[in-house]
Amino acid sequence: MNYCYEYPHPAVTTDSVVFGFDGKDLHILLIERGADPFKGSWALPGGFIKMDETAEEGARRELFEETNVRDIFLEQFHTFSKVGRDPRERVITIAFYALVRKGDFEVIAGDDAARARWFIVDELPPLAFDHDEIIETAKDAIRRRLKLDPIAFRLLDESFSLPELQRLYELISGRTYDRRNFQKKMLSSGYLERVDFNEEIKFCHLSSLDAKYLVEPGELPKGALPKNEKGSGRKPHTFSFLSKKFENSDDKDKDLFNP
Amino acid sequence: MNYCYEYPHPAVTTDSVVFGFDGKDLHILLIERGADPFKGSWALPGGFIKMDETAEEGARRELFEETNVRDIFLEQFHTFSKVGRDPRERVITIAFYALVRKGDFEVIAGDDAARARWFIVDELPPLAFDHDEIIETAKDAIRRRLKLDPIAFRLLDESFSLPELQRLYELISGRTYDRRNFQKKMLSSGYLERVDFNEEIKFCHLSSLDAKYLVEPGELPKGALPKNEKGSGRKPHTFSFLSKKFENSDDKDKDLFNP
DNA sequence: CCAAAAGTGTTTCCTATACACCCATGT
DNA sequence: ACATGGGTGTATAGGAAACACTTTTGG
Repeated sequence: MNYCYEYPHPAVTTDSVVFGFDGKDLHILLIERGADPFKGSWALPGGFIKMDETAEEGARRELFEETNVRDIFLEQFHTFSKVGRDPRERVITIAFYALVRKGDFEVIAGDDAARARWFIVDELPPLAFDHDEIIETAKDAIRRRLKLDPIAFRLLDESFSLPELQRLYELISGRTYDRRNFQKKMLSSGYLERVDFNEEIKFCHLSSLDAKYLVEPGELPKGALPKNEKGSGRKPHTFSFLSKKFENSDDKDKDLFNP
Repeated sequence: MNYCYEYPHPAVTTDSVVFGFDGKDLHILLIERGADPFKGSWALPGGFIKMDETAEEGARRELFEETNVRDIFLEQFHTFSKVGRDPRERVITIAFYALVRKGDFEVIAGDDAARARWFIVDELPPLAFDHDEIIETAKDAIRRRLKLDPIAFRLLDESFSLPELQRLYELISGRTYDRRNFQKKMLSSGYLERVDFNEEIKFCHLSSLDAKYLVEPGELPKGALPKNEKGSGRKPHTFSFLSKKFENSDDKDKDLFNP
């Protein structure tokens, strides 16, 4: 007990709600706690902040230590300060959400996480502390944020299909959209570029171009050729988001999709 | 130094950015610090959180102790955790914004505030700590929030004129609106009710109603008969916001004014 | 050939925007 | 009378919503 203060101090932790999308479902990254309290329960990755790091740095560090996930978009959304949140002592938690492409990471449990894995957002196990409340607040936060910014693209591969994008919007916003109107609005925003590798390959084949112009199988960006789930249906076209064009534009405070 | 921990703990404080509107200008409530560090500097009201209160309770308590302002709408918007924010020790600050009618309060400096008074938002004095950054972040937060919720009404008297409302929207959003289009959109929302006391009194007068139906001077709600600033111009009509109708409606996630 | 999913275009309606004149008030 | 500020309506254009059929693919 070497750290003494004139007045009582709460402990300060960070927790991260990492949302991951795989083209089909929205997931949240959880760890199984390897130590008491709530040993054996699933929980959000996070932990005590160090004295020489900001909250965001702490959240990044803990996330990497516990789950091997790093270099991601992280955004603070709320600080939880209810008395009695943690049975050990007064703990105040600064919470972040992250939006990632699920396939980009190899999740490895580390530090005092016994396990770490993705759960589909509405199939979560019972959670430690008030982490269910933190997750609900995070879902509200990204839903609200989605109305103002094109954050959905952080959850998608570099190339993606419009049905994928629409499904993601519907999962986050909790409503449905008309396919045609959705596509029209998205395409008319001017920030989507068609990158149809299907067509490229067909073109190369038909015109008998030199083999050096053909795309190597390994070079295909993930998601460029999405496989259909149930063995049927037409192949969708693929697009990428022109993030540079968006950032250099003054449309940043215009809604991209807010129907 | 009676409070000892196994690991170092940061101190946790709250700060409140209280916005007040008087029908003409947007103000922020500041205190002059009566103790070091930054003794004599102007700063946001706030202070150390107690171990048995939530952050919001702490913010309310400090605000009342230091400025005599209480019973207000308070909303957490960001937590500031940069290392070195406070020269004394590691301090993490949970920040809130509040929206009030400036005239509703008698501001009295208390606790360790030497003085307390309102400043027009873009005529602020130099501030202690990183409070300028906190205020900028608060302004961003209410600007963003205004796009999704009718929070402006928390800054207005129970009855107000459309020019007042428009001026407030313009001050917060940092842009201008066409008067006619603004009024049309606001009125078509269905959440404004005309409460024109000018007309009421005229009606009573003309129809010679019994004196008991006449409104006593002292009973007139503040702002019901706004005085024009420079001694000229037509008297505006006054309205009130039907907050109950709004809350019972499902329009809550629809934009009220987001042009 | 059938089922499942994706592509595509048109019409209607509503909302956003732009715009100008008259009216009430106080000096 | 005049200056200041507030009230009001209309016309146009652009975006949102509603809506059905065809094409591709895998089984």
